[in-house]
Amino acid sequence: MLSKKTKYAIRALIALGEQFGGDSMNILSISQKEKIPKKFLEQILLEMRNAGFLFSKKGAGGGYSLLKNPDDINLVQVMRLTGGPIAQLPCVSLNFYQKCDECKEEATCGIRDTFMSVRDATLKILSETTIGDLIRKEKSLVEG
Amino acid sequence: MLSKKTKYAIRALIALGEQFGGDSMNILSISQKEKIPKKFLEQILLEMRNAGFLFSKKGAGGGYSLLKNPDDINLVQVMRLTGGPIAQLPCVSLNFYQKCDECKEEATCGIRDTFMSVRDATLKILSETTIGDLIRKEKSLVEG
DNA sequence: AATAAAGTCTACTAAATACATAGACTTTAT
DNA sequence: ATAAAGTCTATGTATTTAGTAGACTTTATT
Repeated sequence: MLSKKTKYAIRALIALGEQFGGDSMNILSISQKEKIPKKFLEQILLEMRNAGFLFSKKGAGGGYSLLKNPDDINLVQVMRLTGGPIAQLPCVSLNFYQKCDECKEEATCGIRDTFMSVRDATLKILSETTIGDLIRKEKSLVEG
Repeated sequence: MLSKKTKYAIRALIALGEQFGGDSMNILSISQKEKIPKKFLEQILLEMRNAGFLFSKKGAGGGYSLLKNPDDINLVQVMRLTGGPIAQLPCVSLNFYQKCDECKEEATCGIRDTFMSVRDATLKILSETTIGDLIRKEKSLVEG
């Protein structure tokens, strides 16, 4: 399951992406536009800022803006940052590997193979989808 | 993430599938062979029995056996039974649909589209993989 | 200089879910 | 009669996820 945190992160990036090159947005505006609890969003934005995705400015008139082009941020990056592993099995995760503790012998586990394929298929789709794509997609869906 | 419950269910089906057409297995044997907590496994087997996958016999000499051919049980069936949705977003699940509660307008959500594709790719792989496939895969991995 | 608007940071709490255990009950072979 | 096995429901525990609180810092404006 995609966590709410990750969904919120993606939605916030969409909101900021729509303003890319223009004005910054403050936390309150984003939280209202995307219906995200403000204090929770605060943490998420901070995390993305610390990871180098966002620029922030304190003080009156401050706010957040996107540092990268929305077309250069894909969903794999966002998910890894806020939600952890993309793989459905820890023993198959590229960035968050962990041995399955009930696994007798990893090399002979048939479940692993299958979930490697699932991981690869998922990774392909998510790495090919950018925040820019989502913005354009939503625009076209709204316009019909 | 694949829950332990679902992993246990798959492993139990593999163990039973290896005996398909032959002797039944009791809970203790399965739990020892697959390193699954016995009481937890009990519940899982019961669930699969009630869903028509397994045959059980009480009393001395009793145990469980597979009702279906291992080649006719795929991972989608198992996951839906023990683990719930395959989709990573509730609003995209075929069998466990739920509205995302922070979603303003489902029809214009760009995230949905992407996760429909992920769901479809996952579904394809998991529906094409059977317990029989896993048994053969493991046999070939053991033999090298 | 004072004030208010904004982000920063850490800690805490609450709710949900996942994992597991307990125990009394039923059935069946010996 | 007994022991071996599955059945069923309830309960407990640990982890994770989601959300809240509050004190602190920075900056624009007056």
